[in-house]
Amino acid sequence: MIAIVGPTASGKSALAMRAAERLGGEIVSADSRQVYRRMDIGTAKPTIGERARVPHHLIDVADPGERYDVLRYQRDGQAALASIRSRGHVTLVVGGTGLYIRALLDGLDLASLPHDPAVRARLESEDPATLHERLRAIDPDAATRVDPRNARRLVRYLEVATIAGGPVPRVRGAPIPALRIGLRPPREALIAAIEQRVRAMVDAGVLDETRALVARGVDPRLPSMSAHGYVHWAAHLRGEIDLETAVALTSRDVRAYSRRQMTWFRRDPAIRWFDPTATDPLEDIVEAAA
RNA sequence: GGCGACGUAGCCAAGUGGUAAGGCAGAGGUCUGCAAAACCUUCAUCGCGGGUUCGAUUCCCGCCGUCGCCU
Repeated sequence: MIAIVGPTASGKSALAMRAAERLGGEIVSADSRQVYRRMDIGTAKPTIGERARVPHHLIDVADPGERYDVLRYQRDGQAALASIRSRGHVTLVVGGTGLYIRALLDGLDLASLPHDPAVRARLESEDPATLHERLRAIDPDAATRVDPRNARRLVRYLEVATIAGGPVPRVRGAPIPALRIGLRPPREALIAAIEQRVRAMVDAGVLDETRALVARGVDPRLPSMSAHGYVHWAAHLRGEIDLETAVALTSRDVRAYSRRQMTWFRRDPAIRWFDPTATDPLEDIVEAAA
């Protein structure tokens, strides 16, 4: 198994495509927004043609109107891995969503953590200022791991602690052995690539795509609609900002995101890094797969 | 040439006679069911020179620059 990781627009997909075609492999996407249907251009999914040439998994598996999350990703991903293995094909996990990659490859036992929408809803309605205090009372160790002001994370920890009636279990299985390739272009090159990608989205019709999503009445608060750009494209469609501004804001969001992605990948010592503007890791991948 | 206003971090911008809010951008980081999310940290001695003062970014003078109006 091969994993190709890196920030947005670093060239992961293209590399994965070449590797998959060369090896007769299949691609498993680790991207939290490409799972949604009807969000093709804005999430920079592989094209129909590419998907016809190489089997892709975990793309278009959810409706924009529903919530997809790590646990579902982990289950779907493990199923995909198993089916590819049964076919005897090489698996290429490709992505940018650090948590998803970790859930799939590092053996996190997410399913063992309890979940109860009612408990969560109750916690969310409470004063966030008291949440950290309460977590510290139940699980001092977990309390040190969450920022006191991060209400969303606090709620989740408390949700588990409340249901479990004690400290949050911290279970971790064995990582799946895989060659991990990281793509890290020079920052300036990445920034240029990001802007270029955003402009290409406009040319490809993100505005129409956004119009269609808005017309379907997809709730703007859903995770799907937090995919980069859509709020700005929508604002432009409403006449609130001009197109250049929408492009600039979207590029900015993606830039900031790419930095956060890197903090996730940088701390994985198993990743072998390449500057794709200088070196092509394809042969290393082919060799490792052989 | 005259009159007026302004000159605070890369950008926008508040402010005070006692050593400078905030926002954006930038950089670094956290992360076990929303993760393209949520959150944290970090980043200036206030155009230049002189004066008044215990002390000036804040007051006064000059210079430079920008903008506006006038001739």
